[in-house]
Amino acid sequence: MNIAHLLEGLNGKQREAVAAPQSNLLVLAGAGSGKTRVLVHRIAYLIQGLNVSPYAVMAVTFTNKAASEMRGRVEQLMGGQLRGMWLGTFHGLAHRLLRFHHQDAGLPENFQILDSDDQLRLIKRVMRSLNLDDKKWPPRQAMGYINAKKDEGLRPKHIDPQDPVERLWHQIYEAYQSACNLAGLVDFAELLLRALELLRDNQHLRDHYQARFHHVLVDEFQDTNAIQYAWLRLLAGPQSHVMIVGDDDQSIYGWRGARVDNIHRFLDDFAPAVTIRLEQNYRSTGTILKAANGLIAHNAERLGKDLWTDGKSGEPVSVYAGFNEIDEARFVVSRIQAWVDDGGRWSDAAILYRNNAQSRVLEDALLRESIKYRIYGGLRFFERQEIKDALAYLRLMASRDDDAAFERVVNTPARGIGDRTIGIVRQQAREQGTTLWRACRQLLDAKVLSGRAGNAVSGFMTLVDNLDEQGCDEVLSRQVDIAIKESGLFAMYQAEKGEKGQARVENLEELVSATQDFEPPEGSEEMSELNAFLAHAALESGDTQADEFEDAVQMMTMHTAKGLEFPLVFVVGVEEGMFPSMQSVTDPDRLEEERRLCYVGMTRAMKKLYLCYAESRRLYGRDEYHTPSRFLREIPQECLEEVRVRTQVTRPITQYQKSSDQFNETGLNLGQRVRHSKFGDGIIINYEGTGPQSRVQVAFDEAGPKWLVVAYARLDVL
DNA sequence: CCAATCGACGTTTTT
DNA sequence: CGTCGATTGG
Repeated sequence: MNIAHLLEGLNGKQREAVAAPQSNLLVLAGAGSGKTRVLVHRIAYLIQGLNVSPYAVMAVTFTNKAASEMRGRVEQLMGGQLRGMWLGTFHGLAHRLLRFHHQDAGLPENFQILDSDDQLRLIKRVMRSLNLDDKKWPPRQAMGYINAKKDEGLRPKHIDPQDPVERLWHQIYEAYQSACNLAGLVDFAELLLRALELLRDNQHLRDHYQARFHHVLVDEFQDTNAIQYAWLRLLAGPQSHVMIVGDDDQSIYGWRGARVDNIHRFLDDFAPAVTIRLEQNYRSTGTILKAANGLIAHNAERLGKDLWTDGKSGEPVSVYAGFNEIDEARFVVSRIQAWVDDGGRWSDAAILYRNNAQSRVLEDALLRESIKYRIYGGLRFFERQEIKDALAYLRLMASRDDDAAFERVVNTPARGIGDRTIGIVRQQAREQGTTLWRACRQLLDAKVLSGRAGNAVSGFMTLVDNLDEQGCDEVLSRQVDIAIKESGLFAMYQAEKGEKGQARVENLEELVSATQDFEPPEGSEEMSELNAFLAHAALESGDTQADEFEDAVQMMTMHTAKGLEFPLVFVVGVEEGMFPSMQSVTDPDRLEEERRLCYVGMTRAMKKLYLCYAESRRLYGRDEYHTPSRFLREIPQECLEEVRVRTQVTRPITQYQKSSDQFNETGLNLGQRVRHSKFGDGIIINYEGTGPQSRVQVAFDEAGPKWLVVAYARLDVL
């Protein structure tokens, strides 16, 4: 393996980036321009070409998926020589720092991580203890406030509340943080903030890491927020070289605190920095790129970049105007069907939408044709109720002071510790400034809790102690098995009736097997296997579901689709008010972000792209009439082709839904073409009601969509 | 302790 | 129109 080999198969710009001199580097990498390839090859180049020690390299990503893909590809390229290299997500690496230096960070050795669900529960509890009405003060908003402040690097003491309302949020922030500190709990934003403070306040640590990491590489840099940026600045020392890879045109997380202008700031703060643009696209046809370029050119705030390809220009981008969302869905399905009839695979096709609610109609349409599909997003493995219950027991085994875990399972399964008893415990904890577990102990010792309640509480404590004692000599999976069995969780879910209970039991069983396969990551040697697993569960909540490799149509939001590619892509709901979304049309910055989102959606397509919209859409129980999205007008019109073909009649609806006999006898069905004496020809796109009152919605070729009462309107079947 | 019912609400999501 | 959450009654 030599340098030449590492540079083979890269284009000029990619090579320039991979073999760039050791300076700070900004790689502006357009969609499909091979940015991961560049990152991976750069790492290999540093280590194998320039003999940089892997210990001196840190590579940061946003998602676990990106991190593991990168790790896999680097290992493949270099044959697994990356021991000692730090490669992970911002949160994962921050966690690692905090574990190593928990003392300097002011954390107990066995501190636990709160996911957003845990965090919200804890905030609710804190608010209740402050006697706040959650109607008037939504806990979610409190969470938003707290996380936003942490993401800006602000502690309660740094904040001067400007008005009574903010004073309240501020007070909640303070109380919540004390509760976390007391119980040894760290939320996601806290991981980053603590790690930042750790480096900021400990010169010897800062010096150590700055001297260690000669090379810092950051993926998806446009998504960094204020604290992540500050973190990088602290970590990169005077001799460090920082390479950031990103695309300002694909910045779609501004609403979550991401700051595109970190790219601009980088050029100042890390000057002198070299900028390299990767503009050759290997993914899409020329026409798709031209359309996407034309759209994104409407954004004012850009670093400027134009994707090109030396491939074929391909088919035009097709625009379909559905009469309503049902028609839109049916069109999409019919085109996917045609793709497969032509020899394509179901999984070649992706349907992308702006919000999750849009998936429903599409699912219906796919279901009708018995087409398999996979929806991305939703509850993930470690977020499921039964799994979180089990994890709470494990967390208590690891840390008795974990109040969040305590609250979750103290009475799950029911063991006679009701609201009253827990109330007494909470009060004691508050008065003594201690954790719930310790408060229980105090109350039992003082015999304040006695009788039935006292027995129940001491029974619970003995249970947890026993789990810990029994488990400590066992392997992890055995510990988990003991915990779910002896706590009664398993039996509780077994007793639950229906498929739901069945599925939960299966999930618990899967948790045991997941722990069998669990391998503590590099850098967690100091931790117990249990703690390492708990961190893994919190930081990496697992995939949505298992059927990943099935040949199925892929459905997801455009946010979720970032980084993926598909031969055949449908972007649906391209209407004013949907996309751009209603709430973004008034704000120029948000509108630009929507446009970037559209750009991201379009550039997922390799061969064929469809943009669809519906003239009418049932939204919140009303029929809304939207105009086509402005984005459609912004795309160079020569790239577009309007589809006029009406969707095909599918199988009769009666096979799937109950509908009146009357309706069927008329021969009217969705998709049926009909003739009306006054309005002319049209297609049935919707129906409602039964019997004599049943109505159908017909989209007339000339007169547009109309609702007609079947009994009165004389409709001839064509 | 569970179920039925009422009411509020209604982007995007990772860690 | 749905969903989710909370409340209330059995």
